Amino acid sequence: MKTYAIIGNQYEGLYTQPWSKVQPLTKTRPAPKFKGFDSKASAQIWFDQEKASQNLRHRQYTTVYDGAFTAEPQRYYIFTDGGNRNTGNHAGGHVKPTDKAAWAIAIYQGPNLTQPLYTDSQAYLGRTNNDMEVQALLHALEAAEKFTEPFTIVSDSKYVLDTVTNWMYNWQRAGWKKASGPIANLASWQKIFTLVTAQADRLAFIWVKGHASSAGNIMVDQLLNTAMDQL
RNA sequence: CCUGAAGCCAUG
DNA sequence: CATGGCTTCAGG
Repeated sequence: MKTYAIIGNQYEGLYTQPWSKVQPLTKTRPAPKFKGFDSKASAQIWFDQEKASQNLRHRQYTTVYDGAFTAEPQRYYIFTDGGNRNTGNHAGGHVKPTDKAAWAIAIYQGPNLTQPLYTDSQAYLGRTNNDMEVQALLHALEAAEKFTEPFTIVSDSKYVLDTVTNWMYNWQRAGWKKASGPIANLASWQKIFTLVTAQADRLAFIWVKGHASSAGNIMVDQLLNTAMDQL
């Protein structure tokens, strides 16, 4: 019997009604995955496999475009940021050994994210911006080992957030290989994998738009810039 | 190779 | 405000 499977919205399940009845159930936000099958059995197999891989897929992050989110009381919020000054960039150019780079973190406790409890930063020469974003995450996770409260990592880097929440699990399952080319900043990601899997039960992630009125994001941006100034 | 996303810079 | 390059990734 012709069967349609829907996964990922409020209508998740198997349907044997005609497509004209099922199609409206797929037009939702967020968009679901859906597929048609010739038998209910094959639909069930696909559904179970998708569901299993969905369970294996790890936590997502919430996105915040206006910089404002409600902070839970007693929860810790660690803002992270990284940057470099790629002076005199030109076509075909790369990060020079003399380019300054830095990462910074700032730890707050909810619900009032006004005064950081702790800040840290470090400047280097000749490192990439993304390397610094990853370093910031790594140091945030290491700092979190010093307390036991639940905590949230706040970053403005999709590269960092997509990797901690999704890609690094795929890379790890594949023996630390990705679709094409070598994995950048591999050693850092392997350390982060260990730290995140150990603390997963009290860890969440938020993405904020860079420089968009988030006090914590602006704070770490200033911290890493003064770190570069002092280098 | 192309598409997409985010970040980081430089110059005017 | 605008143009242009580099760091990273996934998917087609």
